[in-house]
Amino acid sequence: MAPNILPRTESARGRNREDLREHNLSALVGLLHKFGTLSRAQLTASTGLNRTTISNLVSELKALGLVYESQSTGATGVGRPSVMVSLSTDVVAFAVNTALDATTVGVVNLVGQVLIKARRPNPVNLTPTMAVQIANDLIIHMRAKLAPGTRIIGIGVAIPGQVRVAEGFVRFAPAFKWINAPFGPMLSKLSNLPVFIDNDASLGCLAERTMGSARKFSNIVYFFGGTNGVGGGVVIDGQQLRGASGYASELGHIRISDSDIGDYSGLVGTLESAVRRDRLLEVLGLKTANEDELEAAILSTDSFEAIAEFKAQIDSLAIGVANLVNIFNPEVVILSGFLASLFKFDRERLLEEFRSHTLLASQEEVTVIPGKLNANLLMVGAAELPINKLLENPSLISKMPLIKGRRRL
Amino acid sequence: MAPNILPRTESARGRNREDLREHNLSALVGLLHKFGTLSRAQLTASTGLNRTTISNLVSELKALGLVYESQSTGATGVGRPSVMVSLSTDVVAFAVNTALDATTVGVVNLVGQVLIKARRPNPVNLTPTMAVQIANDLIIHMRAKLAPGTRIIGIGVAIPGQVRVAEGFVRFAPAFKWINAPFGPMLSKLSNLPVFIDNDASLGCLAERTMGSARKFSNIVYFFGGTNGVGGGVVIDGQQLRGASGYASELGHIRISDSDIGDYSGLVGTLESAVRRDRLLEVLGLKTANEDELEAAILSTDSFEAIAEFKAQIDSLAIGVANLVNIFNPEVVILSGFLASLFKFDRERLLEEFRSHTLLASQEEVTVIPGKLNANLLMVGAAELPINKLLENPSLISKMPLIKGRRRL
DNA sequence: GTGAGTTTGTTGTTTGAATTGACAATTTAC
DNA sequence: GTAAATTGTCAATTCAAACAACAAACTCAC
Repeated sequence: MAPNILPRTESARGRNREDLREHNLSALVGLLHKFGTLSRAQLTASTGLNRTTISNLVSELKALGLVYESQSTGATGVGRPSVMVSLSTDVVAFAVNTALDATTVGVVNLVGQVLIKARRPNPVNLTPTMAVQIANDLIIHMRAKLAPGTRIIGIGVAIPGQVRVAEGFVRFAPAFKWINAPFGPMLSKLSNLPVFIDNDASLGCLAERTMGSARKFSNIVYFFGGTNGVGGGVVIDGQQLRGASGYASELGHIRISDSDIGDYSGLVGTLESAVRRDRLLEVLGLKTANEDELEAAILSTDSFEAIAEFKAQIDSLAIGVANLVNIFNPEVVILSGFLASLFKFDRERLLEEFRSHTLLASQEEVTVIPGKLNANLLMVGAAELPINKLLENPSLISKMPLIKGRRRL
Repeated sequence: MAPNILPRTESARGRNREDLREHNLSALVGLLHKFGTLSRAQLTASTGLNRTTISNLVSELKALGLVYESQSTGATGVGRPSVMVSLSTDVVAFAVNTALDATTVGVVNLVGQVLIKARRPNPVNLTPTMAVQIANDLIIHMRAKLAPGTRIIGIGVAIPGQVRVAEGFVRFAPAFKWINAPFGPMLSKLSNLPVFIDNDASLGCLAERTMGSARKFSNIVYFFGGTNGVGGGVVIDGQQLRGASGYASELGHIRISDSDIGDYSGLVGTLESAVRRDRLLEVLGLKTANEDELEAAILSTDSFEAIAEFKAQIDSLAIGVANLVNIFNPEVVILSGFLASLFKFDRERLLEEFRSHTLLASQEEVTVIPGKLNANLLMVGAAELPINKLLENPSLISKMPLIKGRRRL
């Protein structure tokens, strides 16, 4: 009988020797990505593999151009000093952030350094086709500037909206009024590179986890407050929460009160409807402000009306934080964007309110901290998408495009 | 130099040939546990491994006593019929449910059948020591009834409270007023068996996933309404959500309104404070009722007061469901216990309310359904704990206690 | 009923990733 | 300067999975 079709899920997949090799290569690259330069001895200890095996694996990664070795510097203790292994700095990803006002594109290497960055204002009524073209133009421009020998592993895109991650579709982006835009496939066709897209707030979370405040944690709840509302991201045991279709972690849209004030998506009584940047600008008498200006204004005002508004928003935010702590029992909660500014305005108030709405057990082991990354947040986050893909499958790199020409020394 | 200590996380661990073998054995047992009897050909197709390898792996599992083979029955199509492989029925786990009124213990085999079950009423003011002793007494009793040749793989315990899963501690159980009770270690010492404990609602979720309504899904949000309040469980990509310490998925304690009515843990405005079984009994004029009686009363009453209360509770429940759909983007939401009865009372009302509080994208692919398992819910769920442990590491079984004696045929 | 075609199980052989053991290289400690 | 400790490398070994070839057991067409 032809066997009945059974779902061939990842966990049910059998593994062979090649998978074994790939996993071990991946483990090494993952460690290097997370901790930076490590000695071969450290790699041996962390993986639990044999010295010989590490030697072998590192040789393969060197041949792939993913890592290089260097002599250990300084005193290292008794015994022969171990060779240091570092990730190559000329393997890069393009990071794209299509926001309401402008498109930003950057070149980010495996270590998380933003090598180049450029920004171009968007026209009003931006269509998906236009957005893709603008991004591709910037990418072509930057590609010409890359040094010979550079490998490009793909494009990561941050979109303010709900994204069907697997298909690269933008399901709904209220800021642009896009519905079902095949952003990923379009950009992939134009650029001839693999494209990965995700929600901007989720990528902010990823960035804080890789390079920012959440570096040491693997259970994270992240809130981001920006001009387009409140979004979030969640990391569970080191894995990003995406949900069945990729729409998960819409933390701004949880309902926390009986109020009938609507948010940017038209839902009422939600966190996003109660904690809003435009109200802050209003009570502060500002028309526009960047993050730093807004924070300075919040921390320096003595208007009673403004302070009352801050307190109200802090209380609402505290309920949102409490709900997610009850649900996820994370190690850390990160407040980013203007939420960090509110938190800095009255830390104690937020924590107290938060504590009164959580179960004792979950609250006692969680830390609430502000985000750390600012300007390059979304560049680093978006680049993580192709980087993570490569980390899962390091040997894929040999098929990625290479900038040709005589390599400078 | 002695290498700096780096966190030796699971994903950074290198794998060797033994891990490979263990993974493949685990994949086979996992498939059998999920889908029941399968042919060797189906196992070959599902795992992607070679025929020869499957043959080899199945032989090893047979030698371990975990599976048996049988001839295929009935027409199977063209070609040589494939040998059927089934999980052994005499590998069992004990399941314990320590509830407020009584302790229930069952013997559950790998297939999820409850072979024996016994219940003993609890004294008032049950202490952890007493609870452990009662459970152990029942276990000793049942152990004597097991057929020779039976393997015992451990004990799973369902506790109404917050549990520190890794250490087997009950952090806080309001029903018993326990704080920091080392239930797991105590029972393990008495019974000389490995003990795994978890929150009862989480285990309900696990049971529905393995044997009930959620069988085909791997992204699940589960709500359970019982006499002790509202709890829940979440499954993400097939993995149960536990959080950093094991307290996650306290879905009853999310705040959904400005109300200052408290719940069983003293938190105000929460889902549990608005959706409550005692209020239902009150408006129905009942003192006590089991699940079936309560459901019958709900579906048959024509008291206006009762119906108004049902509607109010349904509306609150809908907000809770909406919040979690926004956060998790699951494939399915399961309502269990009296929440299922409320749902059955007015399906449309709940769905409509729910839709008005969720983002379009997340709502369009989710199904809301009532739970399926009743009487044996927690037995099956609790048994899953040691079973899952075994599934991860099938060769551990050779070290598990075996009931001695002449085996009947 | 018979033979062609299909699918599955089995046996012996091959492959290749990790390990083992032995030894050389390089450092610190005394 | 020598001993102890740690790391890198090479040849040989191990063993889980794959491969190739063949046998076994079924369906279908005639």
